[in-house]
Amino acid sequence: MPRTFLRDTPGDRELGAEHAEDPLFNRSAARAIAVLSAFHGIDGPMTLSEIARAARIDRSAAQRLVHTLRTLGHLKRSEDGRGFLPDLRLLDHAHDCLRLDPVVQRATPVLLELRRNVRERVDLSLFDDRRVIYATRMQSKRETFFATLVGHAVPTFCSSGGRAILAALPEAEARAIVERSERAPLTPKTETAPDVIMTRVAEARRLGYALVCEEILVGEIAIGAAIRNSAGQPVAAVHVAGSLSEWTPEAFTARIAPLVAEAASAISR
Amino acid sequence: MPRTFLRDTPGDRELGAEHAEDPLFNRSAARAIAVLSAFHGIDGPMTLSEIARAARIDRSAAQRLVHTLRTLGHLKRSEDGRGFLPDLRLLDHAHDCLRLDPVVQRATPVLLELRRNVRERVDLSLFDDRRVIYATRMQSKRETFFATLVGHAVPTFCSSGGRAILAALPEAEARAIVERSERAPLTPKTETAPDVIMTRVAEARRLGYALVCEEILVGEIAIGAAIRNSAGQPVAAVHVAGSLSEWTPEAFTARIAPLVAEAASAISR
DNA sequence: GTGTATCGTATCGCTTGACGATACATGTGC
DNA sequence: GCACATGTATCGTCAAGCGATACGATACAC
Repeated sequence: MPRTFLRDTPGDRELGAEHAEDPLFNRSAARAIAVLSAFHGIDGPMTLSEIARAARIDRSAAQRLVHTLRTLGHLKRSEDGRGFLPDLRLLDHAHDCLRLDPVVQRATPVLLELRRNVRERVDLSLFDDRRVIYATRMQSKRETFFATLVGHAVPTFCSSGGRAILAALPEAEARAIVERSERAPLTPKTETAPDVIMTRVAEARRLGYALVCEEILVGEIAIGAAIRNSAGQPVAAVHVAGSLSEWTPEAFTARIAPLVAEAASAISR
Repeated sequence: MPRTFLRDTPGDRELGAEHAEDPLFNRSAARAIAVLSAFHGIDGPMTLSEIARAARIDRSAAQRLVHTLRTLGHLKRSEDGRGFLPDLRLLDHAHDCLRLDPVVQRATPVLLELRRNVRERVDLSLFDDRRVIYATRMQSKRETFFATLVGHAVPTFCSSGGRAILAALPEAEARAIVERSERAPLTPKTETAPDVIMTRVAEARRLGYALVCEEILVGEIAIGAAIRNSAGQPVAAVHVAGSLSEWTPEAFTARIAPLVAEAASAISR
């Protein structure tokens, strides 16, 4: 399940070339991060050479950085001895990121309450330009696949939370995000035409929530609403996802939409 | 809720002093990681000076590293303008860490199935010496507090999963971990005496699962079982947690223990 | 007001530590 | 057997990270 389309693809130039004139830029630090980022979109252990290529450094640098990151518990050898994998200490940073995020802090109790009312999947996702990242996930009975992981990202333009966020942005800004997205269809129903997407966004703006059917996953219906910061800008979204085998869109909307909108506004400030 | 007792507290020496003789060690990379790690156990934004102190570098180095990490999306300014916070890109690394972990890969479908049967909280935690780290969490109806975050860590010696893991280790190794743990009581019922803990561990070894009551959280009962790798070593644990207001220990054990043990063995290899 | 803390940012020589080429032991697959 | 991977180890060079210092804001004390 390659997700590379969701990430900025660095140019072909050497790492940090664009920072050549920045006197505060620390190249080694950036290289270390590049090594960790080498695993994005990859589906197994990576060898030194692969890491070097992905991070755009030479094998020697990769060797040194991998060694360093290994002693720090951020990388480990794969169990079968072939290549390297991310290690547990990385989870500590993610944990800091989540627990220190004021939105996550405020959202958690509200989401737990919401989860108690609707017995469907409840998620919080954080806005990151062309994508939204799942920060907390609360499963329903169902769920088959393993997209249940925290840190998973989906495109802003076709997710319910993303559409709700776009609706809360100035029109021009929202359109810019849609247009610079890759818009590769994830299902046959994924809407990829910017004009149509913007129509849906306008509708979401009118309603106060976004309804999305099967644009990310076949058989899934989702409703999302934006969470705003004190300046009124959207920074995250609550969404609830259900199965079309159990819900008609009308029934789902009638039951879920008010609760999602209320939760989002309770978290906003 | 300070969790510092769970982490290695670096000495007072300058960072990397112990690596002085290591020709492969990259100091800048380590410093960058130290800056990110400065947020462990802290409960709000950090200023440059605070980061510098926590990472044992001077303010100039902190300035450069924060600047670099900021341009890479790993740090951001706090919304109120006072200090810095971890930023979203950190979640990408955690996501890689989880999705590439073979144990997590194998565990997820089993845990979802388990969650469907027992309507209580189901967690997977990964073994990291004196602590275990929650990798995936599946909530129950209840849940009040916000310890629901991925990346959260609890001491090995007093968690159900941790005890099950200790039981799967050689006796001496298990005892060593218990003895080098801090063993600060988390509740009045937390058992801190190594000998008593080892008795419980022996019992867990006999039963094939570990039962723990209120040693981490008042009112909580949990049963954990160890997951082993191909070499037979414990690397993770499944656990199910319920409320003592709804279960007697006997009923909980009778209903849950077989399912947890079965799930753990299905994931092991 | 004024003084004194911080805060984050900017600049600049010095020299140390990261750099990359190279060599090596080992293992895997034609 | 050869060819080509893998991860690891060594070493001289010089750029890049270092840390001291200065700066404009902002906040709080009195």
